[in-house]
Amino acid sequence: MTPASARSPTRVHLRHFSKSLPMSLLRAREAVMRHFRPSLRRHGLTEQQWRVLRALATVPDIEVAGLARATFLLGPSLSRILQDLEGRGLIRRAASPGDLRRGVISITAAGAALIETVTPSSEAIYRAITQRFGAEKLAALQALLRELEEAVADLDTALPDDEPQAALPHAGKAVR
Amino acid sequence: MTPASARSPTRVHLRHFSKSLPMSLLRAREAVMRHFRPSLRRHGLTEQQWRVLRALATVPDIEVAGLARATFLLGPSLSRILQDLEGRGLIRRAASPGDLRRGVISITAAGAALIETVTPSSEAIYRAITQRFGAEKLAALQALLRELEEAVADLDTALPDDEPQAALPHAGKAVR
DNA sequence: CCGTTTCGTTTAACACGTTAAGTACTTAGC
DNA sequence: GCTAAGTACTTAACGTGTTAAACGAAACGG
Repeated sequence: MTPASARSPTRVHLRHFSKSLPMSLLRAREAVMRHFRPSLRRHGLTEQQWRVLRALATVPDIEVAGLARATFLLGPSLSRILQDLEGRGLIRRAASPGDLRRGVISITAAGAALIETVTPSSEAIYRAITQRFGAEKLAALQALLRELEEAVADLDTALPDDEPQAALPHAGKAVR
Repeated sequence: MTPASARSPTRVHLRHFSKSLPMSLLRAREAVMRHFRPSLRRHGLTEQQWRVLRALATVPDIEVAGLARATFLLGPSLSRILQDLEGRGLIRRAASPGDLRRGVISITAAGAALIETVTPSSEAIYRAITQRFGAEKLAALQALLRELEEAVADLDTALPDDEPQAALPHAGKAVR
């Protein structure tokens, strides 16, 4: 576990920038997810596929758009995931009668069974984390995160979108 | 902005599971990053490329492994990013004399110039977020995040790794 | 020395994140 | 009804996340 580059003297601060808010959130999330991934992986599921299955387990069925919001996945990602899960027989899809554009997703018996297989270890990990960190601190953290979310959402209305800067074709060789 | 699926009655709870800690962290981070991405994108940079450049700006040079830790990127991702940035002339790489395995990375004048171009808007956004959310709350949040990170890191030693479960070849059609 | 092991980094493979464009269906206007 | 606009979802393209394997260079053991 000892870091491999404890020799070059060129590591003066670098620390200060890993304290930025996005980095802190990323690190914390990664530290948590590190514990869940192995268990999911043993059952052939990614974190996002697991989110989809869990969301589906709470309702009889749901449209794709609603599922995207519930799982916090973007449309394209969800589209790929649903194809995969459908191919494995874990979910089922049907067209909404009355609006053939809408797809209605529901979990299959196999999907529900998989959830029951994975849930125990998943919840055990969550309990261990809660206990280690403290239930009150966890609640406080969740509250702060929610407040942060709302605060920065309001920024959308405060600033126009980003900055007053004309849409100049940027000089570099591009993002796409 | 009005959600598109306010019609199907199948949206009973679903809420409860978006309150899980990983989801909260993900949502909060995404809410913050949403404000930074457009600015970076206009300059032809992704969030991760920006992390690399910023880290390089704080030291004369650094080895790849050290840079990976500083930017919280995994080796493979960093490897790809460095190839890209080198191709654009924003960074420079050399082999470490005395150990040819190690690559030593440093920023170029062009890279430094790009940083100076992007930094103002980036810091303006950060200031706006700080002001909106409150500096004290921000500090409290950062502290909690750090504690969480440490708490769950300790879990590694508490539990063996995950679970007492033999390495059975999992039945599904696999993750890979 | 020479084979083996270890180390630092890169490649490979597959899944997701992100943006833009496409497709199929529906609705509104005329 | 026929077209134009909008809506729900999918495809496409490219970059990153994640794991495993490959590769070259260094350290070690005999």
